[in-house]
Amino acid sequence: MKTLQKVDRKLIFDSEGVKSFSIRLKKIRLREGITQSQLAFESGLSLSQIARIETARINPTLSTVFALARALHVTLPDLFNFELSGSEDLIS
Amino acid sequence: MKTLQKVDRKLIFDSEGVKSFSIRLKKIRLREGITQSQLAFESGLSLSQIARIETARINPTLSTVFALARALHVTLPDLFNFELSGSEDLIS
DNA sequence: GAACTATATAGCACATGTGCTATATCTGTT
DNA sequence: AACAGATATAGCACATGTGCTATATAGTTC
Repeated sequence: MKTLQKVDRKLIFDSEGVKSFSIRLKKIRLREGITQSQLAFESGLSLSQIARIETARINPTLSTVFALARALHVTLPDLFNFELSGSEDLIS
Repeated sequence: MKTLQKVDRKLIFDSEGVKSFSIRLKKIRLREGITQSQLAFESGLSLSQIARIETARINPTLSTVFALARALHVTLPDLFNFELSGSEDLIS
């Protein structure tokens, strides 16, 4: 019988970046003065998902991020207004 | 025997937003004057993934987007410098 | 048109994002 | 302490993102 083996594929999980995003998101949510529960309702996302994002446990998709931006009444450039580590050499 | 049924969960795939992102990405890549293949190499992503993103077939994750931003030497606010439909009521 | 490069498709396997539900922990407030 | 609201965890099922490989379809140059 054949031995099944898992190929090692290099998946990228940018924990640094995801962490930065989570901080930015929380800051904006608090600025708006709403709870995770309200944000979940407004964005159509589940409450568990909001919590997972704010605790940087997952790597959300663009669609999810867009839903958050709309619910928070913030533009994308504003939502992404933070430094991405490893890109310090950018002409700000 | 029990009949298996799939629960209908509302998953969001923001095809409008994903499309906008794909256009923005392609524009920046061409501005940089590099091929999809080069971008794949620089970002550490697979070539197929780059193509799928530029043709808006998938809904990339934040980590993927961050890798692209770094490879393209662009800031996040710049990469996300486009209008998100359904957010026209934002104070630009 | 042949050869070559760039881009797009396709299919598979695996990893993981997401919704849902439930429970746990934290944070005041009375 | 007890209660209540807010946040964090957990586990499951399902959908899908991703890497990899191969092939197909432009586009370009000779």
